[in-house]
Amino acid sequence: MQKAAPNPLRTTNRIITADAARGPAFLLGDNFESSSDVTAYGPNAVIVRAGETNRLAHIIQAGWAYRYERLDDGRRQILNFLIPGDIIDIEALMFPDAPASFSVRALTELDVRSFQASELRDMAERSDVQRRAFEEAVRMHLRALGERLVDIGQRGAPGRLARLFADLHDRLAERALVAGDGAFDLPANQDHIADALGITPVHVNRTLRSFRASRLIEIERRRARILDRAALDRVAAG
Amino acid sequence: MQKAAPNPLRTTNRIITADAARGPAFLLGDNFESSSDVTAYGPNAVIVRAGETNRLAHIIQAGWAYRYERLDDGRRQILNFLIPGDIIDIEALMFPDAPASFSVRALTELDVRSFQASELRDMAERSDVQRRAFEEAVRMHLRALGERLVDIGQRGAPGRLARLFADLHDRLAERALVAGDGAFDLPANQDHIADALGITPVHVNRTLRSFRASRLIEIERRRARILDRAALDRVAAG
DNA sequence: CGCGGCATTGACGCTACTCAAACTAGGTGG
DNA sequence: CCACCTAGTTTGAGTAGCGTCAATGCCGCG
Repeated sequence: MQKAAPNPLRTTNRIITADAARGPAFLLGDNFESSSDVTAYGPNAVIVRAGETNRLAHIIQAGWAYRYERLDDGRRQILNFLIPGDIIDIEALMFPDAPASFSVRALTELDVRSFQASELRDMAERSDVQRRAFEEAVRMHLRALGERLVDIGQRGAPGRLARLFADLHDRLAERALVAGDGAFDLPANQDHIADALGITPVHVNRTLRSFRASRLIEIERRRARILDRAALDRVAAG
Repeated sequence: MQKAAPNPLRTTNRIITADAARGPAFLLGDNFESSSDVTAYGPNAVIVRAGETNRLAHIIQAGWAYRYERLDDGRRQILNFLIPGDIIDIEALMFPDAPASFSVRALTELDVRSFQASELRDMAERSDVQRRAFEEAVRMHLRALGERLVDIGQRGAPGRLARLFADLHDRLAERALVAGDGAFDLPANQDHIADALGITPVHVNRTLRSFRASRLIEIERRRARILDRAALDRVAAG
């Protein structure tokens, strides 16, 4: 369902037009021009490895990543997708000395801004605004996990997919990453989506096809568009 | 699958023999004899209501509770079970001003010790030991959510059940709530288990029956015992 | 005794999984 | 420019797991 690629980590320091970095992490992202470091990863690069302790915190400037856990037999559960503006390793921020519970990989070309976790923490203690931004991010992470749990626990395949699309759309919209016609990038392939929702890739395909047939959404070439949001939400509720 | 009962909240201040309160919250629980307040709730009482802001934090002294989310059509997802020593509203602790994302109900007669969230927070800032205990609890909560997500996403009914039993057993053992013969209280009924694992009560029943038939576990009268842990773990892995 | 909550069981149907193959588009080397 | 390769999507046929509906049994309690 995915094969281990040689870690294509290429560390440059190219300048990013950071228009994309909005959202809860925005505040954090802006005050660190000096001490921060922009790094580029290739698709599939491992940013965080479960079990290891890392004292860096990364905020996505451009590209997608995903947080996941892997079972012994190779199965993988994607906990959530990370988009520009997201803090990659909230865990490392909250608990600088504790090993990461989950791994994170780049889904696309990925530009991240990295900080010393401790530095960011200190900062949060001093500035109320910064602290709020940080707490908000943690809160959102918790909420997202819980809601995904509800989705997978209580909804069938159509519901899960509908929810995923609605959620991605809304999160991207918050960060001004949805085009005027409602289209947005969707670099995740059907295998990723399957592993995120706990269904098989084949079944993802069939369900998505039925969505397209009923003109709920459009997907082509790593780009998606919601055609009928009301109907989509109705499917999500079911 | 569950009907709303009139909130049977009865607030007494009876003294608790707090032998049961171990685990991450243990440290927190011990230094508050003065300002803390022990309250008893009846089964099914609502401790935290999603959407409301509460500035109290509760630690379970005795009994079980569960954190859950409810959908419009009545479906319910139980996020996790809370046992003696657990902090009920980690959220309120982390974000005293934010509304709760999830609700919490008592599963059994429940004795909780409650604090002002702010007070506990201040305390954590001053004492390093306290802070560690608190962070550990939050970390565990995150981990638990993630692992449950993996279970529901990747495993079938037998795997989910096996994992749940193993997990409950281990958590209870940490808090010295497992008897010498390996038996422990299991106040959750098959409906609760079903809603926690994302399967139907009927199917929970059948699967549990098969477990008993193959002598993996024993359950009778709200009490459970793991008979063959190795085999259980093997099922869990599958 | 009768009621309510819970566990158990059976029959049946549907959702989603498995296995396997065909097809498509982009990418590479000759 | 074409042949080929790879990653990804699409499709089909058959099946297993789990859900639904509905009935029965069990036990503690008023």
